[in-house]
Amino acid sequence: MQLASISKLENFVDQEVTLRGWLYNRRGKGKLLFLILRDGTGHVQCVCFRPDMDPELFARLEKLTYESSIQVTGVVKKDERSQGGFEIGVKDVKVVSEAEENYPIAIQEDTPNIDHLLDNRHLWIRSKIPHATLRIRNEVVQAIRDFFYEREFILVDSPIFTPNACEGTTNLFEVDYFDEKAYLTQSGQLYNEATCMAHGKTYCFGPTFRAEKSKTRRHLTEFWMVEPEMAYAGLDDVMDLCEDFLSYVVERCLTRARKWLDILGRDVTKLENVTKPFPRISYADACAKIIEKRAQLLASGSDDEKRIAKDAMTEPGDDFGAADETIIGMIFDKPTMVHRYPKSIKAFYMKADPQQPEYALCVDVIGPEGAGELIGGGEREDSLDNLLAAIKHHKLPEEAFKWYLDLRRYGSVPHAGFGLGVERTVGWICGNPHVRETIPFPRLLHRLSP
RNA sequence: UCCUCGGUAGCUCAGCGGUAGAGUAGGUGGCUGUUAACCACUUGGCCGUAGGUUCGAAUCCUACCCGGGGAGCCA
Repeated sequence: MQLASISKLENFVDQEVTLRGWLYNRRGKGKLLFLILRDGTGHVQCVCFRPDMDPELFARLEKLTYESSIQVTGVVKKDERSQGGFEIGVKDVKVVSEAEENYPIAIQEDTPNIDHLLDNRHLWIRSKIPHATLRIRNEVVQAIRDFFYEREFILVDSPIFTPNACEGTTNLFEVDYFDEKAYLTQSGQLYNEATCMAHGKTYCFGPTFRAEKSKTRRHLTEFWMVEPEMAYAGLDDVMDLCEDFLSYVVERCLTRARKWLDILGRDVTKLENVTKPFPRISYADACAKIIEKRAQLLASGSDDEKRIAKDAMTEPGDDFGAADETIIGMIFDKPTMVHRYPKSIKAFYMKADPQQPEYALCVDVIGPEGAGELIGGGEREDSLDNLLAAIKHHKLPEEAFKWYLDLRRYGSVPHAGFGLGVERTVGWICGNPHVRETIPFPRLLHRLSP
């Protein structure tokens, strides 16, 4: 018995192989029976011809339920009539486990009921679109690790249980830690600042938690973030890294995961366009462009565009909302690096621009096609005195930051880094606006299971 | 928390005061090249929950429950 996988059938033409998988679909045509088998690596049509087979087995296969696990033995044939170009001339089928009737997920391309699909996420991930999406996630994650490994960043993961709010801004999940209060991490950044002083260039890569009651297509309560941090680096170094990093990840998906992009129906020309350099624009200039575009959309845009424009900013000062990011995405067709936001709207550890102290040395990378904010980062405050003042100004408990302040006491250097949201990145690359489909088992405001 | 849309067959939906419908899945039969196969017949329902209006409610009203989309906040 020669085992094979569906993705490698071209190596077995005219040979007898055994495939192990699940029945995805079934079509009968008189003495012919077509079984569509999936094995995790792909789908293939297996052709059963009644006169050539055991009558009892043929009769059983004609009624075999969807998702029954089966082991198919037959000869690999090149055949243009078959999707994928290959099919199996079936000699024998072993039914490993016959599935129950009423498999909850229908094979249809109609508008799905997302609630039902998410309730059955444990089964839905078998279907083609979610399956391909998770293959893209796999490629993105592998590309991230390879990118940082090749550039000699050291993976030093940060803790998930933390004693206090890192930035004091967002709502955290509170857990009981042996009669002490602990919180699930919302960012590994402060710890990265410590590890990069030990290793030079580090990154952490793990889950992150936000207890915000956000109910939008861009939010999860549990999501994955990759956060690099570099000692002896500034804002420009971070922007260079963002460019190198995002273009590398996209390129990897194009070269090594194109099959899955095709299944998703992704317009790859949009991704092929993601090459260095990316536009770099200051917050102040970006605001001016948004306000200008807003007026133009209100005057002569479509109804959809008018609706977006209405929500966009009318004067600089605030952080960007969803509409502002969408408009940035309309103006530029590449990920766009918006730098130097007002210091007042950014976290306490952001360093002020010496040239214009009311702005921070920070950057957000806003993805095209409505992907939203993919990256947030910047240069960190490295002066002990300034940091103490910022902690006081933000009314944060100084005691909790004692170890963090030590980093400025013992060999402080300019340093910078960023955080990238993995699900938003995967969603953008897949052309799927909803982050909930880019993680195997999404955790959402109203969803904790399966 | 706010705005908005929705809950009818296993699944996707129509019906919007007068006997509960279609497609698909399931069942029975037919077909040697199907691609979401097709053709014929067929099983399948506490119309989200609780009140109310009415001779009569899936349909109208009220409350509640559950969810989707969006806002704020953020990656």
